[in-house]
Amino acid sequence: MNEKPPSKAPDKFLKPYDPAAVEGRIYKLWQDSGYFNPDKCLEDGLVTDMAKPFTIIMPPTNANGSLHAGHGLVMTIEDIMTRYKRMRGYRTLWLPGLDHAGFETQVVYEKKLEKEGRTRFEIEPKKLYQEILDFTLTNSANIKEQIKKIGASCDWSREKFTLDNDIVRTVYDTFKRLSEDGLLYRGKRIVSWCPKHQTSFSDLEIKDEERTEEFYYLKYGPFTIATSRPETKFGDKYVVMHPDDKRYAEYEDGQKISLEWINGPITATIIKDKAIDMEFGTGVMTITPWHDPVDFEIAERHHLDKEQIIDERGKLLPIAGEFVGMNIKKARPLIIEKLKAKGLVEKTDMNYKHVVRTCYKCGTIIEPQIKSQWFVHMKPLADKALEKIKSGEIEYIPEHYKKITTHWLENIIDWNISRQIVWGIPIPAKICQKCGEGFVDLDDKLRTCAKCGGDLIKDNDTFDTWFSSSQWPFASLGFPGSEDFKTYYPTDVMETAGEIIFFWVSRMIMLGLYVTGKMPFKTVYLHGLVLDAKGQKMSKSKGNVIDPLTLTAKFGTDAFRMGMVIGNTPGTSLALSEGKVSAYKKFANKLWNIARFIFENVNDVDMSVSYSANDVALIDVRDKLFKEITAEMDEYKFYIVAEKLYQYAWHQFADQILENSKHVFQNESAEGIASRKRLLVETLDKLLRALHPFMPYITEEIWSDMPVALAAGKGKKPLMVESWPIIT
RNA sequence: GCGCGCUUAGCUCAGUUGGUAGAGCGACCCCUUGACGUGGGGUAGGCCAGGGGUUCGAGUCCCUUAGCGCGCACCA
Repeated sequence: MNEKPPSKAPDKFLKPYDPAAVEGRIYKLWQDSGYFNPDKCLEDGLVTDMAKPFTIIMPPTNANGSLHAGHGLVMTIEDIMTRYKRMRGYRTLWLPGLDHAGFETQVVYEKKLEKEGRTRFEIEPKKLYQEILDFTLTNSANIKEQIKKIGASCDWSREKFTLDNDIVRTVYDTFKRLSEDGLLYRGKRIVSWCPKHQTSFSDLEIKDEERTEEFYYLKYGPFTIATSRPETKFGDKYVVMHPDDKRYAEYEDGQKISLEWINGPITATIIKDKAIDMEFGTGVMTITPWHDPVDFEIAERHHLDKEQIIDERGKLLPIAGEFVGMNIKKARPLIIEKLKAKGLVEKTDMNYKHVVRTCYKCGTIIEPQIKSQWFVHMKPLADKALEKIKSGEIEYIPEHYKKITTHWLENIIDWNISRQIVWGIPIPAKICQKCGEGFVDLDDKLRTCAKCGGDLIKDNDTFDTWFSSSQWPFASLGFPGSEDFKTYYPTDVMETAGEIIFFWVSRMIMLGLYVTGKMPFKTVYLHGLVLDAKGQKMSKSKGNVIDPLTLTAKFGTDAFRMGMVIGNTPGTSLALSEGKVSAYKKFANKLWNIARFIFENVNDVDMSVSYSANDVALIDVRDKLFKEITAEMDEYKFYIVAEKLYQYAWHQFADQILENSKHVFQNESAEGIASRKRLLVETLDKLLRALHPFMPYITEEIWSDMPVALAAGKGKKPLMVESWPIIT
């Protein structure tokens, strides 16, 4: 037996692939090259100024958060898109951003305050804002490092934060423009109020919960009314029924009746309104306009009085008489007790199932309240968006999100954009102390109310964080005047979670169209949830949260990325397990050893030799594959491409071609050997290129270790900016 | 109630414009220590949820039933 010849592969190839020894160094190499920035690519002649731009705006990440599996997915998919397009010669920009995440962050900070024995209500707003800002900025370095860890090739020189001055300015301009166009109004309207968080919400921030509760049938004069909320009934002085209801034909609209109620005799007025469902309950109800949206609408229609019964903290007001100051939850049974004593409770249904609206964050029952808030009149914006969507100006992946979106847009309601929290962009407006009217005032000029002459004070509310983030695609690019905006807008792909199709994506479309006149992006790519190995939603309380950084540390980032993309079709959720990721670590090692085999066995190569008949057949198979995957990359079918490359590299290239090469090198003619060497080197070259968007670290590492004799003038620039294996 | 999906091998899922069912993981069997912290070869036979229809032909189009999931709107 001959002794093994000395290896020509670098020593590190004698050991398994070690991601920890590679990733930090490679990311630095990329960053130092400057090629995450398309301007630098242009400057160095890697793309021409004729090159088409390709732009992705990263969904701004919560600056205060840490990377979870969902982020891992975003970063992986967007990086694949970005690296692919960069290799295809596009002027590629992936713009990273951080989000102040208004309410979310404030809630986190409130918990911190709570631990310190403080509450936000005792801190002066400006000081509180500064505290949260410091807190957020301190933590933001963390999330950025984590994004880098996933290998994100985004242009950090263009990083934006949602509270940057220029962003805020853009948001203000939009606010003003909405006002000028009559699309903004300040209205005393019923809003969804969280008694714990002391702020209003949009309809999207409310979670419905089905509950079984008591349903009381109460005697209200000659009528019986049904309610699940007796604690709101103190002020009820209108009794409503359907105008066509024969049972109550004897009563007339506007008729007054006297009756005994919770705290004594009252006079009630009869109202006839078609909003009443004759089939439900007794077909009669009393209304509480201040605390119920339907009742509010009825009161508006008939110009009825509205009285507040429950305060902002969920406690009863003086109208409740002896129950004043009492928490509504506590008051309910006591009120029923009193009603029973007065003989006003006819019956109680103990198994009444209905839906209660709760705060998505704390689960507290939402207490509707009438408040003066800023609303955006959405119908015109939605109509414009619908027109463009229906005419096919935007592509949805998966396609059915288009239907979901149009359905939502067709039924859109006005958007409450003011929040009673300090952590956010202050609303640039003044409020009249006398009449409550609001005025947009960007430059702090207004002093007196144009309507009633009263004094104006600063509006203390902030914008719903989604109002500013809905402007992100153009705001982050420096709308309106910047070169970047001209070059990169409209952007190409908006890749984000299907969960926020309404919150964010649809609103970006509406505001993008409204402000710039153009669709903010050409394609919407929506991914699903990342679930645990058993297919369950990850949650802290269940303790099944998988930390992406634990996985990257254990198996390497490339393996993690493969685990994220393979088997992950758009819009469907992905079950993530250690086993899956570990399988791709093996694959990384396989690639490593493919390289080692070639480096050890091919000392030199002549890239101009003709191929043997046998190798031509192998090349046909290979090149057919590359043609297929290129088409699939263009269709965003990354899950297929990754799997095909895995399959080819392992079971074709390694199992068949490399194994067979051992015989070729021993038994065939010099021509045959030369042909095979060329095949090996060329295929490795193509494979590294094709795998690079998926597994950037190991491919870059192998690329940089390619022996000079095989590199043929390559290797001067990073693989990251080399070309995709075929040009179609 | 309205809307949107899903139901394919034990598990996770692919199946593009309709043409005699695929991958990964797992399982099982055999082999192997000079590219590989193992690897190679092989096996496993799923009425493509049920029913109906269109078609020469349907997992792939249409209708329908059932189960599951999600979204929206809600009746006091």
